[in-house]
Amino acid sequence: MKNCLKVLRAENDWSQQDLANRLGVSRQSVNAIETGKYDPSLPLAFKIADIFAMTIEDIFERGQEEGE
Amino acid sequence: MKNCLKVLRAENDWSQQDLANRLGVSRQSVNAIETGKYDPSLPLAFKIADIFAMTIEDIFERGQEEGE
DNA sequence: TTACAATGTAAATGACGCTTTACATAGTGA
DNA sequence: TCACTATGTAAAGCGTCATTTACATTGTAA
Repeated sequence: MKNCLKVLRAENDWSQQDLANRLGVSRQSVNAIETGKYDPSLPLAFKIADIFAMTIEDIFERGQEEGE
Repeated sequence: MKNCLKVLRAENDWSQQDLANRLGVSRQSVNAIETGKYDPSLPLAFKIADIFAMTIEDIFERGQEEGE
C-alpha cells in the first residue's frame, strides 16, 4: 500500500519527528509507514488524513498489495 | 471506530459468510469487526469500501476511539 | 422432531502494528 | 573538527488483527 506521506511532509516542511509528534506515535513508526515496511492501522490512517485535511483514499493508494 | 457494515450487508442481502467470502477473510473476522471487537487493517478497510463501492470515510466513522 | 442457516462467542495460535533503545550515515553550521 | 539534525535500520517486547476449531442460540423449513 503506497502513500505520499513524504511529499505531504515536505509540503508542510515537517520532519518525521514533527509528524510523529502530531500523530502521537514514534518517529520509527512514521518512517516504517513511509518506507513501506507496514501499513498503518485504520485509526492511525484516519489521524493522518485529519492532519493533512485529506481523505484516506487521497493519501493511500489501493491496488498495491501483494496478496491480491 | 463504528461502522455500518451490518446495514450494508442487509441492503445487499448478504450473510456474514457471504461478505467474508468476498473479502477473503473468515466469518469470525467479519463478525468481530461488526460487533466492534476490533478495527480492520487498512488493506481490509479498502477491500470493504471497494465491495460496497463507497469510501472508507463513508463506512467507518471517526471520533469513536477511546485513546483520544 | 429433525435438520439446517445465520449469528454470537470463546480459546489458542500466528502475523502485524507500534513501542523503546540503539547504532549508522549524510548534511549543515559553528 | 565538533556538534547537531534528519533519516534509515535493527532487535526485543507488547498488544491488536485475523486465523482455526468449536459450541451455543435462534429461526425456519421439511
